[in-house]
Amino acid sequence: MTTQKDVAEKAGVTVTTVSRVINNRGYIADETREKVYQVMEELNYRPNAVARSLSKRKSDILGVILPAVYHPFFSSLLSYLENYAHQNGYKIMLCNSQMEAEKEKNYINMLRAQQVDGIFLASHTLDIAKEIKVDLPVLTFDRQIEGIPYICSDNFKGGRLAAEHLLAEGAEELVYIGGSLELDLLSNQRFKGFKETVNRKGLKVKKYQCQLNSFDRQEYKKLAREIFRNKRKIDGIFASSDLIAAAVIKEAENNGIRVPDDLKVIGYDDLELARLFRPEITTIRQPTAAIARRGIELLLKAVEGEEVETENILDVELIKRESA
Amino acid sequence: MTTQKDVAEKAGVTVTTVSRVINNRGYIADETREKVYQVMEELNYRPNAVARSLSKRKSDILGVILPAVYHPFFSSLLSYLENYAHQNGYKIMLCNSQMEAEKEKNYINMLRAQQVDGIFLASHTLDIAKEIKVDLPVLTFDRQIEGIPYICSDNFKGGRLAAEHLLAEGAEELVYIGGSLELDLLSNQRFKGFKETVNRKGLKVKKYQCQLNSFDRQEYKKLAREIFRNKRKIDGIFASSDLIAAAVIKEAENNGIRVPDDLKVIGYDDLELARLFRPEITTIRQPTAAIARRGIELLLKAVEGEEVETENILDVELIKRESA
DNA sequence: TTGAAAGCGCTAACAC
DNA sequence: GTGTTAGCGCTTTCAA
Repeated sequence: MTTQKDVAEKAGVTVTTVSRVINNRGYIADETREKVYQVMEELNYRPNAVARSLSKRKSDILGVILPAVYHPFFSSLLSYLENYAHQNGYKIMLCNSQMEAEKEKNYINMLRAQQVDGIFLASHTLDIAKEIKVDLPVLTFDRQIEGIPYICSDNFKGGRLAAEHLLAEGAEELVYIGGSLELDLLSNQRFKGFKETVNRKGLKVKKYQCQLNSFDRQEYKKLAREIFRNKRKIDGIFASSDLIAAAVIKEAENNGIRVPDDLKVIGYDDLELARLFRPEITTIRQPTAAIARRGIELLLKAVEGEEVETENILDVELIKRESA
Repeated sequence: MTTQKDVAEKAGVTVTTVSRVINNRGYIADETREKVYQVMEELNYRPNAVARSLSKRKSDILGVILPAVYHPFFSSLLSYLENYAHQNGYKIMLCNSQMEAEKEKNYINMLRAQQVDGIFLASHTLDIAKEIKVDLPVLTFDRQIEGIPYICSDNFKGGRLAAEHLLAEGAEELVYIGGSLELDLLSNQRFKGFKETVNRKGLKVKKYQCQLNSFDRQEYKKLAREIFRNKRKIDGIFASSDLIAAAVIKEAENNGIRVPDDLKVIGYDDLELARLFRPEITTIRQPTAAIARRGIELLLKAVEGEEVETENILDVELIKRESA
């Protein structure tokens, strides 16, 4: 491994000088600078980021904790997060908590030990609040924790838009199907916005929830089955993700129920995939790229010690396609 | 920030002792150990991983370079990689190359600077070979580079199985649709295996390739359109991914072609999603979890200085569902 | 414009 | 069993 010292010796200067040209700090003679560059090139030298981190007490690494990397929404979000982080000279350390509280807790400690400069936390476990008392910048996604800034899409509005659309299309027997409402995720506001809007029309909403901590096709399918086992003729469904919507639509058609003729279905997220299904899924678009960009922006602001807005709610919109 | 020194002082010992209890190395009096643990607890102390890495010249970090994190195959692979790495006490630094050669090259250098212990590289750029001359363990996925071990699914067999199945189902006008064959990816063997098997029956294969560096629904759609614009009545399609298969099926049905009655379609990967589509996609299952597990295993072997098998080809199987 | 030297927090001989 | 000490490779005063 070639070090600054090797470069220094070969260039006939000291490590101080080499460090200076690398960081472009202080006065250096052009000649010296050239020489040093040249030697670095010759030796194929790369500064040791670990040593640098230790010395500067800054790692230029951001931790990202996600509940399920394989879920298309989160992998899309992750892709954007990585992208914006990279644009700002930061690296990503990835943690896939798989919705296990213990794992999540360990990850937080691990990231702390790793001296990451900040953490983007999409937590899906119950008692995260007390674990998160760390001394470094944290931004949560879809979750509100005392004293920690958060970012999310306007879940409430999303629910409202979905309701308004289904009602406008004449649906009257309405169902909400989504993840467990026990976790105090902000995405539960989707249900709230939906329900309130529907209730205001004097109608009711029947709700179906997944098991706690599940992002699972089997689970979606099971739930969809339940819905159609019901006697009552459902004509409008709001699913809290496009994947759930797809599973519901599939199950409906298996039961001879035509979408959108007999039943209207609206999803959430607007995954790239939403347009690969037939019918194409009408959905509430979550501004994934903007969430990531803003998220990184906020985190980096916090890293630099600036004050950061606590509440960051990004707008959503209804994307009308074929399923509703 | 609380350091070993703080712990040592409060516990009335030296840093050596603290280090010893942390690493559980050498003789320590039970009493001392207890005391140290207790103080660490009180001070909520976490060893600084950066300092440790510098000292031990080992980071316990693995770099993962992927062409497109948002693609369901890669996000699934990533999820497993993270999982197995974590099980082995390693962390993941994520790089999303987006198929840009320059970015990939920078990432390799970055990971080197970061002192990662090994790199899992799924490269999708043309001239990676000469950039990859690094002194640390590398494992490539779906790509064979002189002197570097690689892992992949049995792409050739996958192509053969797809062909055999389509032929057995009576298809005669066959099409292959997939990513660009210009990149020397091992996944091109899918085409080779398919073509050879079909040719052996005296039949021909028409091939459609995506643009270089594209994992894109629009692109898939465009290609699918081309296929059906053709006069000849196609009756069997092998798509190099389930996503492409889904796009093709959708386009077919838009053209009044029924799948599987008029046209049989086989995908590749066996994404979880393959079963959310209607018809459910018949596909070649790539053993994603096994690839990740084996991949991490190989990489860690290499990290420990052991010799590693160069060629690691994992078996595939045909999953018969509805589309063929 | 450059160098000497201390220090970042931890590990690991070696000594006692 | 425990402490002393010399690094790991880099940054950063301070001095020259």
